[in-house]
Amino acid sequence: MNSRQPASEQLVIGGDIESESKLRLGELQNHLGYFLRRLQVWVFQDFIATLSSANLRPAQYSVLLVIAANPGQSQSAIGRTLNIERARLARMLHELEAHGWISRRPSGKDARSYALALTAEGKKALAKIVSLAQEHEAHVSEFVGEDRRLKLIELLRQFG
Amino acid sequence: MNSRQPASEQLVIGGDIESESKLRLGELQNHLGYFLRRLQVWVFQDFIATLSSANLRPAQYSVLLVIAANPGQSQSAIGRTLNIERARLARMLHELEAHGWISRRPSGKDARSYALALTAEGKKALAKIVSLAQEHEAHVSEFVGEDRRLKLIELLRQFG
DNA sequence: GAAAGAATGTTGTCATTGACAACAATATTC
DNA sequence: GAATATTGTTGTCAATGACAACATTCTTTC
Repeated sequence: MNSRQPASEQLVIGGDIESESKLRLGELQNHLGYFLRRLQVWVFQDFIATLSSANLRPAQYSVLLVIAANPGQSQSAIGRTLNIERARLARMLHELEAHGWISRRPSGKDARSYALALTAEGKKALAKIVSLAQEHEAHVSEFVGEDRRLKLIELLRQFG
Repeated sequence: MNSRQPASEQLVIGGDIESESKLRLGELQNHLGYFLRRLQVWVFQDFIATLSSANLRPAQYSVLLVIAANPGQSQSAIGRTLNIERARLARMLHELEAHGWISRRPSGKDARSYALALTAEGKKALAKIVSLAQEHEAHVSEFVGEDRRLKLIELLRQFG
């Protein structure tokens, strides 16, 4: 897709800040949702670009991390945590399993559900993925400013 | 106040709608994108629900507002401002035109483009829509806290 | 001022996503 | 034990983002 560019031009990825004249936003200025969405799109696009070699989307990344932090849990528990609908999560997990990154063993306690965990291969892959994700987060810090990034996380963390 | 609990033992992060047990987030805690996305989804869902009687999605709302604030502008100018791809915007505008809310008259200056504006009917509809959107924003304020909402807008406004 | 290139708006198509319904198997509740 | 709920699965639909191709109309370059 879009090949890598020098760092100085990378800001154009999602936000496109100063390139051309933008119009007045009117009432939109008063809506938190608009600003949230705007930055979120930029961040996700950078995530996808930075992790393009791993071919991993943000939702998949979040699932891998939550499985890693909570081995043995069921699909429904993962879905509840990340607000992913169970049908969608089922399909996503099938992909991750096909990649050889997660295992789904029958749960001892509930015969309907599986105990999810990373495979050895999954852990190895995740190590590289996390390092790419940290690189992405450094881009975010560069774009937003580290102080502002921390303030935002603190403000946003508090509601689930 | 950020040290409510040890870094590793982070459990229930505030109630979503039904506070079921949620798992640990692991590395995800360090990613601004995750938190941005989480709140943005909540906000957009409330927007859609609150404006369900108008049957208007956030993107359409933003287009109406920017047209209202900049009458006579072209599709490409609107799209540039809101980061909406021109193919997608074209289809959206056809819908809004079919609703009778916007007019597209040939631009005097450039025969390729249209001068967009709200119709009288569109302005009337927008008045009601804006009042619903303010109701939505009040929900956001209630959920997030008005102080935090203002802080967030101020922090987020600066890039875009 | 003609040719080459860029921009505008349009339509077609594809992949991803979110939402919801139906289903089989198993748990839970009464 | 019967009714009900939950878990995971598959099917389907609508909305979205992305991209390519196209006709029309500027704009640039020579």
